[in-house]
Amino acid sequence: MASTILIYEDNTRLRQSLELLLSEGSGFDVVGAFPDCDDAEGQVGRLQPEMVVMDIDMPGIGGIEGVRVIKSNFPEVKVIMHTVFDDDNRIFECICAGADGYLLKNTSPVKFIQSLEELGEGGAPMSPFIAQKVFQHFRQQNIIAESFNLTGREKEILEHLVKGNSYKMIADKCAVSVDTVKKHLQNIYHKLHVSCGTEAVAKALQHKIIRLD
Amino acid sequence: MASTILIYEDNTRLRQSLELLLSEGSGFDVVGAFPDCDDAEGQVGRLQPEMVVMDIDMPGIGGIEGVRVIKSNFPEVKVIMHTVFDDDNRIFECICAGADGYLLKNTSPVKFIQSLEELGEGGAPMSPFIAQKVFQHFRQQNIIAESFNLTGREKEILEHLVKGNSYKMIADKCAVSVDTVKKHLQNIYHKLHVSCGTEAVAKALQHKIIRLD
DNA sequence: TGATCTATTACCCGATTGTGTAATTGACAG
DNA sequence: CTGTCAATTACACAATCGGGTAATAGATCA
Repeated sequence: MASTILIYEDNTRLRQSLELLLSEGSGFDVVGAFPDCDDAEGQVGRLQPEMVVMDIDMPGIGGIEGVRVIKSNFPEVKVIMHTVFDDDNRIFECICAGADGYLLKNTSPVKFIQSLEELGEGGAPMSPFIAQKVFQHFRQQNIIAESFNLTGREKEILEHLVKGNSYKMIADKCAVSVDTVKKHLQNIYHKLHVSCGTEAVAKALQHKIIRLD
Repeated sequence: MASTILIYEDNTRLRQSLELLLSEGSGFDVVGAFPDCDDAEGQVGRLQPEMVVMDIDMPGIGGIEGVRVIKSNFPEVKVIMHTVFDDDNRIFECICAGADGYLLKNTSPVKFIQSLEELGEGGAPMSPFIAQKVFQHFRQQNIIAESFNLTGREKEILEHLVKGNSYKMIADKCAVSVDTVKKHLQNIYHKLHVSCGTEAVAKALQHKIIRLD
């Protein structure tokens, strides 16, 4: 039986092309196609599609908000992004908004159909380029600290700082004088090329010099 | 021209099946197939494959270490995992170790070939189930946030703080007085249940209230 | 319309932070 | 054995931070 599909795409010709592609015995049934998703909640509720194809750049609330709306009201509906945007921010925002897949608009009709089938089977189809970005992002989250040549003691003190301790508290925990802590932190700031504690904390966490669990 | 492939798979029958699948006019050329990857560095160096198919559960150093070794010595060689394991830890460890793709062993021969082609084109092919896990993980990494009820202005000011600005600098950037900034931060500290700027920065980054690129 | 929330400014005051300079000790390398 | 480096302490001084208190204005909500 054919899977029901709802399309959001503001470009009229492309929208019609998609409708055509998903008509004739493709195994899909387009139950609606709109140029914007300002009433996504109503439309999805009324038309009960199993999947939604969602453009990003549309007049009105735009596709990312669209996904969010649909997913928060109908979590079981599969939403796949279909867009020209391939920048990291947009990709990750969509995924976090609840998108189940991400296809670039240069995807061939054959691949497009395959992807929708995969979507129906519970997969998370994405264009090769997107998949690569996702993997990259994963790795970046876990690179080993770029060594700023901090000494053991310096790392120890920085860690206390990151955990919210004042100079005095650090001094106590390390059993040294406040002046020593002050000196160490001064050296640390130089090594990290920062000028204050907050910046140092940000850099330490960003570069995973210190990790919080 | 055929892409050169190296296979690591300890199950003899499966290894031979893969060799067979990738032989006859498939567009691939198997330049080696071994039951373990203890000498991956030497073998990859000698055989110069473009891609490596890597099992995980093998005698000796195992596939995950294998990927790490190959990727750190030959970053340009594409490595795709081929395994029965579908647990989160194993998946993410492989990705972080540098794997370029991840296929489960229930993948059909057709999909397997397609995936290797996609791998050659710079993609990151993965089984639907894996893709879904990856997306899920992404979302989990990025939920938490909201619960602190920071107002828009507060988030804005917190962001400046995280980026290393002093009260005075923030005041300038936001075009308000230092006292206003001070007041906002005071409120922010209360909402985040922290007592100083460094702690607030740590919490903001930890809970992804603010994200640094 | 009155209550609440957000954003804003102001002032006081003590505590903390950050810089500079200087000196001592022990460890380790050349 | 001499120089370098990590770790340590000390002191002085300026700047910044953080708390408390209070007040105004606009927006939103009930």
